[in-house]
Amino acid sequence: MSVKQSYTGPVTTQASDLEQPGVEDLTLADVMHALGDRARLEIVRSLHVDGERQCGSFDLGLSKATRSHHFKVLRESGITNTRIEGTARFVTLREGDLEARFPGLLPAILNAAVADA
Amino acid sequence: MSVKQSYTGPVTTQASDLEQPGVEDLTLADVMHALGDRARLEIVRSLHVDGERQCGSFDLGLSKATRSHHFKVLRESGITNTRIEGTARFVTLREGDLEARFPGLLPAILNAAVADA
DNA sequence: AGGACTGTTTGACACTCATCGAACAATCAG
DNA sequence: CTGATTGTTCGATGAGTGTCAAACAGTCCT
Repeated sequence: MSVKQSYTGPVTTQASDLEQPGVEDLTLADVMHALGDRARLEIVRSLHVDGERQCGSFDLGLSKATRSHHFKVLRESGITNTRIEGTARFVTLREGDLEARFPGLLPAILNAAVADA
Repeated sequence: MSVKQSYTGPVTTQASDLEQPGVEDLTLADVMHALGDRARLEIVRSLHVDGERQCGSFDLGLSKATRSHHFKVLRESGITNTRIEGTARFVTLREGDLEARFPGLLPAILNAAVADA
């Protein structure tokens, strides 16, 4: 129902977050579906290791249009948060929200992602 | 690579297993993809609770053709085992195999399935 | 042999998805 | 203002998906 509005603090340039589902709206099927793709799984794995990253910093062998698509799927399924800063987009894993909604799920998936490699 | 061939013991009627991927061939993306569907998620949840069940015993509000399709997806992704006995098909979760390949993943998903309900 | 029962396969349909190039939008540096 | 940079959106395309009814295939029972 709700749309998150996290305060990112005062910045010189305009900064805000892209729309994303509230914690209570996350569904398991949506999350699983979003993660049923190699590229998105790789993005999530990287985000866990590196923390916040700029969208363009991912080299997945895909066009920027396709990359943008994957980031949108991840955000709309509630897995990631996207912060806008200038022309750049910074993506983070919503680890806390996911843990609150589905305790232990993300850690298990991240662990499996290692075993999968 | 390998195709599992679990021994189901001597029976009066012919009994065998449908083909399924070997443990080492399971991929995280395939598993996640198979679980990115409400009907299949419900099947998996039920299998965990009830143990082995006959395919026809599931009432998901779907035609038998569609049900058959979902069981096929689950089997081919390595999540379930299907045992043939007469005209019936008995399905089980490959909990041991999944645990060996992706430790902790299935329990976390099953737990999340409860939180999702 | 003939039915009854369980499940698969086939063919069809509408819909979704991953992918790309190209056009567009917004911001920043000169 | 002009470019350059970063990403999104649009339109297209080919592949895949969930769904069903109908036909088919085994197996069991009488």
